[in-house]
Amino acid sequence: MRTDARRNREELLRAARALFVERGADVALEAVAQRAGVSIATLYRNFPDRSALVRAIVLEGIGSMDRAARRARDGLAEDPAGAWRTFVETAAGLQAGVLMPMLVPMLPDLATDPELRRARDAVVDAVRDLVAAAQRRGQVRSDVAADEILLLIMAIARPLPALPQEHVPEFIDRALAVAVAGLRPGSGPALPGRPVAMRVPGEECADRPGE
Amino acid sequence: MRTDARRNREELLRAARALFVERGADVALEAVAQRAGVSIATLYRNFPDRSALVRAIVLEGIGSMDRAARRARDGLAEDPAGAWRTFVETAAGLQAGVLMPMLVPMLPDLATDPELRRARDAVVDAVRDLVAAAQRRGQVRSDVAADEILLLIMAIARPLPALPQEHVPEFIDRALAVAVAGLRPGSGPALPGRPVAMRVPGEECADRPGE
Amino acid sequence: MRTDARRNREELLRAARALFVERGADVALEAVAQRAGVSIATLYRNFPDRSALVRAIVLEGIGSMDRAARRARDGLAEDPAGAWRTFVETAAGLQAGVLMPMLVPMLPDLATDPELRRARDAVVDAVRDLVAAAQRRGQVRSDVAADEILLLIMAIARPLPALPQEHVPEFIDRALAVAVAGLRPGSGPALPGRPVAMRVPGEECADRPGE
Amino acid sequence: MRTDARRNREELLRAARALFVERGADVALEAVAQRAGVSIATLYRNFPDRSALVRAIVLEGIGSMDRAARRARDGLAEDPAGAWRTFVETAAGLQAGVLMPMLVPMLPDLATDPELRRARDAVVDAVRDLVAAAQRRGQVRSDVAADEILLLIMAIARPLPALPQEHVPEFIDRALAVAVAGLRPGSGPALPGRPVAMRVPGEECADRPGE
DNA sequence: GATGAATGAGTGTTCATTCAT
DNA sequence: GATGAATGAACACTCATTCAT
Repeated sequence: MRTDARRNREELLRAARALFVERGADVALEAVAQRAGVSIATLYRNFPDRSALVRAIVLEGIGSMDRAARRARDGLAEDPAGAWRTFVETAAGLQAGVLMPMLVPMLPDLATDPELRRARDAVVDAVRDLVAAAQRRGQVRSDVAADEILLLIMAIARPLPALPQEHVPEFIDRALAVAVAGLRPGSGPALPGRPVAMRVPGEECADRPGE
Repeated sequence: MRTDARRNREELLRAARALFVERGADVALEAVAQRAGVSIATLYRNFPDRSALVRAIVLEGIGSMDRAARRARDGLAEDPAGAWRTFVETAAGLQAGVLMPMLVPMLPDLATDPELRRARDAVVDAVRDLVAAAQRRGQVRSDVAADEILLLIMAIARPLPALPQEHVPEFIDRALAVAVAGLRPGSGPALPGRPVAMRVPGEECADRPGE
Repeated sequence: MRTDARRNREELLRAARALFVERGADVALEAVAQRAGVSIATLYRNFPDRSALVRAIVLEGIGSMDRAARRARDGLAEDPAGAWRTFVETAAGLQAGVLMPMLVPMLPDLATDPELRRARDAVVDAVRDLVAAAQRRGQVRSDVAADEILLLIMAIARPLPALPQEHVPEFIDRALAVAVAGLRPGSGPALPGRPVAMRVPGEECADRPGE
Repeated sequence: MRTDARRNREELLRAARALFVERGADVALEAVAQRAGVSIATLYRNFPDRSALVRAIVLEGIGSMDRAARRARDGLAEDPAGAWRTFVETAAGLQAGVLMPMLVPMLPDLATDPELRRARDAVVDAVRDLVAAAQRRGQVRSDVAADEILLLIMAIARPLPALPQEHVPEFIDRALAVAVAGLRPGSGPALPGRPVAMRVPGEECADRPGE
């Protein structure tokens, strides 16, 4: 029975991740359960709340992104261009990476979640480390901040309704190549304005009144 | 009272545009009405349908984008870099331009609307013209398609939940600068794969089943 | 101006009568105004209330039925069968006759209306007179009450959704012929039970709770 | 809990049938749910649509009418008058039989439903058989069509607002007795015009524009 | 542990009625 | 006197969530 239960949980996560990406974060939970092949009540047994489901997905995604950043930083010494490029692609490929910023601010309850907080701080640190190293190695222009790179990756990797599903991966590849080129030192004039930072969940949630 | 009515209509459009951008095209219409300072029934008097509201916004946006593309093409002779950069920024600044592809495929009723169809074809042609001219003038690498540039602009200009509202314009400026740099000829290795085209509304709507 | 106003009132009544018959007594008042070629506000100037509109139609119909009953009674001496048959057909032809029972119980406010009360009493008396005379003349079996005859006519003349519009008059003619035949003295065994009376508006309205 | 659910479904059907008869097919579904003692959402769980509810009632009713017609035809040999009279009364007593023609043309979705179509064709055939047999046995005049008899029964059995609820059964009995008498061979002069047919659902729905 | 069923609260949409011009 | 516009309240339908089995 333990095995079945674990399988259910996995299926639910997989289904939720896919549907969140495909149809946005407000899919009917019933649709998630159906895609996972279980009843809606089973979903609720595993995740007492929509929040809980989102939380699990976000944690997973943060973990993967964290590992990718550390791996890339360690690889920079041997193959700077390759390691950097690989990181960008891996980050974009992580649906969870895409989902994280989409989902986190949506859920005020999660803002105070200490585990989430810790994981988030870790991944942000890891990416900052990596970007700093990449800048030292000449892969990345120095007037851009780590957060901005993450934001750009996420902007590109998020699904655009105008883009047919079957072309999504190809478009993401090509757009990321443009971004990586534009992020090279000397690829253009200095960026306007000052670096921008991501929202820290739990702080500025009040600026979306009525939501 | 004719004046008041027109003001209401304007307010409704403004509110809808803002909310569609901020929260996606499925905001509660009640929220739109509230933001415009009128009752929900007044919204329905002006726009008999959610479709009608979206349609009005999309048409507006398509028109603005069309004008921007024509203006830019005419300006390329005098100041290639400036005209191109201005177009990119104007396009990104047009929330409506951003909304067009976001909204059109979302509403099957609009797919067959002939006026919308015509306006869309016109803007796509105008942008293709512009991009071809910009490529001849050396502003844009030649292995990228016009559609992809629009998609990239849209990806960047769409609000990311992880980005605090007050930093949105600054981030968009900076990310676009990166994109424009990456789009320069010679800014990096050839793009992988083949150019990607936008969805033509009314054709592939079936690939988002259940939505 | 007085002329225009009167014309508006007439048009409104005509439109309301037609639409009540065609689509039931709960048509949108806006549809009535539109059919009459005036604005909804004009309808409300003429009839402060849905009740007022119904009241006017009912009064008109009652008057016509009253005249038909008196005319028939006076004609019985000369041509009993013809006068009786003509009354039945005239009553069925009066949309007002059809509408009266449909509309009256629907409007508790009208129950206490003295003018309506008076008109109603008059028409009931006239029909009772007529039926009594017809029974004396051998046109109508004696175990049936005047109210029942009115009810039967109304039941037959009311539009049945299953009957295509274009066959309505023919069906009514044929069904009334069956009814007239069945109402002849000696056409069949005695009727079961005891005669039934129509609802007197304002008395038993409480038996349709929740409406 | 399977038991409770079935009970709910039954209650919903019972409530809907009663309310459709009493107040027409456009009652608030909320009222149906309330009468059945369940929440509106439960109604929707059982019947995804107003159509589905109507469909269930209509199918039930068609089935009962079909059985009554077959039984009556088989009984004609032994007791022609009794079997015929019993059929007429049973048909009138079947609120569902009454509802069938009332409801079907009202819902375009149902017009093309094949199961409904088949059931309808079956009952119409059965009634035509029965009427033909009754005409051969001398119970029914030969210048009337089966459809017209059904229409007449329905016209009589539908509730008239002018008739107090408690007198409805008695009135129906008496009016049907009049009708049966009028339908006897030789009960009166030939019917005017030509026989009329019921609307075949799905064909002439267009003649009620705007409804 | 898993399920089908039930529900309260929300959203889209319509309509009777009122008001400012 | 006539109108277009505005509104509150109703109704259809959906969904997150809870409960009894």
